[in-house]
Amino acid sequence: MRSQLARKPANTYHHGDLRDALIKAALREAEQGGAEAISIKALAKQLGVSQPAPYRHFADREALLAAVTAEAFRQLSAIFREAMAKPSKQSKLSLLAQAMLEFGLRRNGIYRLMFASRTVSCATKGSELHEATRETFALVIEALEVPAVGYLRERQALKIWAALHGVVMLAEQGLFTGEAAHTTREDLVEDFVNETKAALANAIKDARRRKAKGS
Amino acid sequence: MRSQLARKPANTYHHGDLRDALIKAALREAEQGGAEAISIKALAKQLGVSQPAPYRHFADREALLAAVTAEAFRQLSAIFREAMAKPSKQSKLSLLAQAMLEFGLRRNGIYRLMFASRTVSCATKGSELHEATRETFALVIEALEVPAVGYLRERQALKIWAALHGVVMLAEQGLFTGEAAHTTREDLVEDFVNETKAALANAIKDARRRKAKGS
DNA sequence: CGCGAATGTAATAGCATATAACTTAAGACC
DNA sequence: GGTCTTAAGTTATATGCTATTACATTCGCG
Repeated sequence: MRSQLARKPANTYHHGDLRDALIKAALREAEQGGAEAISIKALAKQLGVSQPAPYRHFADREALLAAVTAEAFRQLSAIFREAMAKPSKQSKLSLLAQAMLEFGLRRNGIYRLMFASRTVSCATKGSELHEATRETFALVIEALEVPAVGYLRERQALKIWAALHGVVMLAEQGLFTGEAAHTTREDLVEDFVNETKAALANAIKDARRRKAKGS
Repeated sequence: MRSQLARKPANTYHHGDLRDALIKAALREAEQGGAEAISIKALAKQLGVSQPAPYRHFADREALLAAVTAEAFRQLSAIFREAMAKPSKQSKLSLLAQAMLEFGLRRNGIYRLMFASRTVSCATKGSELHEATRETFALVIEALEVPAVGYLRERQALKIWAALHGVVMLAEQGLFTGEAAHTTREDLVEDFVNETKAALANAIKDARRRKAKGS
């Protein structure tokens, strides 16, 4: 398929799948340099089309970034799913957390694109990007492996999500390379995971107790 | 002083304090739009100097961003100090945490500049920016109000720092406006603060017990 | 087969970064 | 006080990116 080549075969007027090829190529570019590394002009050249061609598929640079970011979130969701599906002694939450950390560190340009740009906050409800982020967050909730009890589950999901994100950003800023280096990122992540589990266990116990009392 | 006007008095060839004025003006610009809103050309025009003039003070745009970011960290440090100095029933850590959240939300463009760009991670050891970030982190450690016990204090500081950062970023992405809205950002921050306090108290108790046993 | 919509191209406007070569003012030194 | 070095600013210009406009080509459907 053309989209796999991600290059226009010579002598064809129409690329065939330019939109998709642009997103994939942009993701490659962002891998190192983040959003700033994405240049419409450069992408067009790379794909062998004229420089204004991308504008047939994206209104402006922002729109391309949004599409790329959405794709990145979908990839992260896939990674989460894969990590959680892996047979392992570890809990789903641990596996997801480790996957998140690895993703953030190995693909840090992409990560910044996803979490550190204004693009996401500007995503309107119902947009492709908005849906992609919600899907990813839904997996975090799933990883908790507990039934919904009021809003407690969402709350714990938010907490671990925030904490994980914080660790990744700190790691990228090199805050684990100074005197604090005795604590590894993995330690911190595991701490947060364990605290989440403990909080959930407590809350469930409480809920049972209240139920027993009530009946 | 000229730097307070942040504008060149007409008819003067030399601005007098262009470097400082540039940083201040850039901070103002970044307030809303983040790093992307900082344009050397626009700043020069605003300050009434020719467009290449800023290059006498900063090698390139990156260098300006680094200086602006460093200044932002110093401002955050000042805010932390002020918050902690305030006489209050609340703990220093609570006060710092609340100040961080408010800063992140009210000045979100600046916040993104500080935590979400590559600028910080590229800061070389010993640079102005690097020092500024270390100073801010030192205040987080101070807010714990416990003596150093091995690397435990640094570890807890890292954890709360990461968690706070995560909450701010989530808030900016609008993750508190969906179904999860029942949990406020303030709730999460307070949760993290309390967990940190509990962990510290436990660790100190442990240390005392060990000491008593040993003697 | 022919026609409209989708997709691509060429040409161009506009803005930003950055450099080079030149000019002015400030301050040190005698 | 005059000169001389240097920091700081100016004009002119090269380069690169975004985005638009007007035109060309192909696809696919009736």
